[in-house]
Amino acid sequence: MEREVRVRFAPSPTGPLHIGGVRTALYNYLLARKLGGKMLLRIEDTDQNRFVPGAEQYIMDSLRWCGIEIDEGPEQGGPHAPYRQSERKPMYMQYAMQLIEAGHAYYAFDTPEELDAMRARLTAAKVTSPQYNSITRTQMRNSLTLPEEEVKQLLESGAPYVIRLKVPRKEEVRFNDLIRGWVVVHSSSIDDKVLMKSDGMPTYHLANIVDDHLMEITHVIRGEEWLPSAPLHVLLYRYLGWESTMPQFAHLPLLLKPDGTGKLSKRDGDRLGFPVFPLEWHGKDAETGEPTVSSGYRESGYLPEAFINFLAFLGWNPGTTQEIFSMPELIEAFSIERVSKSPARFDQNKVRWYNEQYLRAKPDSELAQYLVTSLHEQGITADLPADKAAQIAGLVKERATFSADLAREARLFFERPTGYDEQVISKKWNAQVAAALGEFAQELPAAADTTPEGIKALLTQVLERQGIKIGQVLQALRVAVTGAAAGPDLMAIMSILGAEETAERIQAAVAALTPQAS
RNA sequence: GCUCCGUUCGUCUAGGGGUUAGGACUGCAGAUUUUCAUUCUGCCAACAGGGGUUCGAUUCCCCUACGGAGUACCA
Repeated sequence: MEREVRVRFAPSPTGPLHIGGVRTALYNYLLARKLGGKMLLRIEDTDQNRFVPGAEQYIMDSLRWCGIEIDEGPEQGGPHAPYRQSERKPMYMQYAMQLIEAGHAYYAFDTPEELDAMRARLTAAKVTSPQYNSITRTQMRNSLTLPEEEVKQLLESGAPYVIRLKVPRKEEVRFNDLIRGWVVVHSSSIDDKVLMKSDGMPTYHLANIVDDHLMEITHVIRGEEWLPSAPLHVLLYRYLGWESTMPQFAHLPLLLKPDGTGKLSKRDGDRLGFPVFPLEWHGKDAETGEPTVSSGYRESGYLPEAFINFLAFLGWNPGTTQEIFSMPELIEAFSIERVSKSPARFDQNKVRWYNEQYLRAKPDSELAQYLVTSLHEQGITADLPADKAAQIAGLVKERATFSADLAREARLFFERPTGYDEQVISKKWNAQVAAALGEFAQELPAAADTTPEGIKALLTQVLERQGIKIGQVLQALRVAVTGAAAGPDLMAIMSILGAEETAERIQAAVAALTPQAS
């Protein structure tokens, strides 16, 4: 029988999740849904020193905002609960003991100082890789070198110890990565990794393998930073006797900083001037303890669908020219084999473009809600009927990248001009224009047809009478009505504003500008 | 240093032994628009270098260079 596909996203709650992490979660989710499997969230909080309050909640909130649904996890529970490693602490020791009994692990009593001394000694001796391994362990204080009696005594006396994996001296370790193909590493380059720490907590390596096995994970999709330790994990599966159900590995290429070099890190956020986090994060400066705020995609006005679409394409593509994919379409098209091997740099322009595309594709009625919300945020609380909001949203959406732009573009409907564009005034405003506009303003309130077309017809009529071409006054009229030299279609603006309001604005402009216009 | 991974336009990428090396973003130019924006059209722009293998290599192999990751009782 085929095993049910089960994948997991396993972040450690040391801070906000950055976009690289979101992409890892996304690919896991896409694969799970594509193959009709389950998506788990497991919190890897075995390092008590790096625990950050609120980070776990942040991770779950972020995934929810992105539309990545979790089937089993700390919030939703599941057959393999608990899903936090700190709560699973009692489960790990027995597996470490199993390894010791089988001769694949051992106790080590070396103090941090002794370890430092060992590394310093090896470095001084120009050893190419100064590590705790099959050679050096013979000179350290562990259950392989100490007499059995002494080991027993140390353990009974409560002396601090760790449990290390006994990596074989000469052996090729290989595995078939779904993205990179066969990866071969010689065991001599792997060190005797700590499995259980002296505080009784497992390290990542042990906890990860034990939990993936217990939770019946079939595919491990994670960042490339894990590639060098993957052979170690293979060894653990083997020694624990779980090799036949070992998950398949897929190591994702890294996300690089848009500038310079190196992988994108949490710290790059504000330095780069655009968000690296899905949601805004309120943290503390590591050194000063001062509160800090890191901006998020959500707060910057990005639509989650756009953000996800963009992220999915950073390192993966469907092989067609289609660029816009909804989540269901991504699920349908996704395959792990089409994930690229090389790292990707973040492109600010492309995310913006995606957001524009999604914003414009939204129906006006939905955009209207964004509009009202961001108007409120900008302090404009005027009563706005739904149909009018939709009308305005439809008019300004072509000019917007973010939902907040909707409100910025719509301000002119709620605020009369507080000044007039000087360049246009000096070039286009004169007594003749003022007179024509004044007449237009007088006739407007009585107009029968206040559609954009109707207004244009009226304006044309007035101008013909005055003997002026429309091109001579339109700029001036725009400034009179909106104050600005550029904006959405003028006739549509006047139509939405209504005849009365438009007329009053024109009259105010004529009054304000005429004295200086002669 | 050592181990592992990678390298196609500025960026994201398609492709693959014989192609005018394709698309998208950006940029530039033009058209439309009373304006800005939108939209449309066009243009600029790439196989890291050197050796093989081959009739032929950007594609396969090797080396070099460059980039990245890992090298903790962090994940």
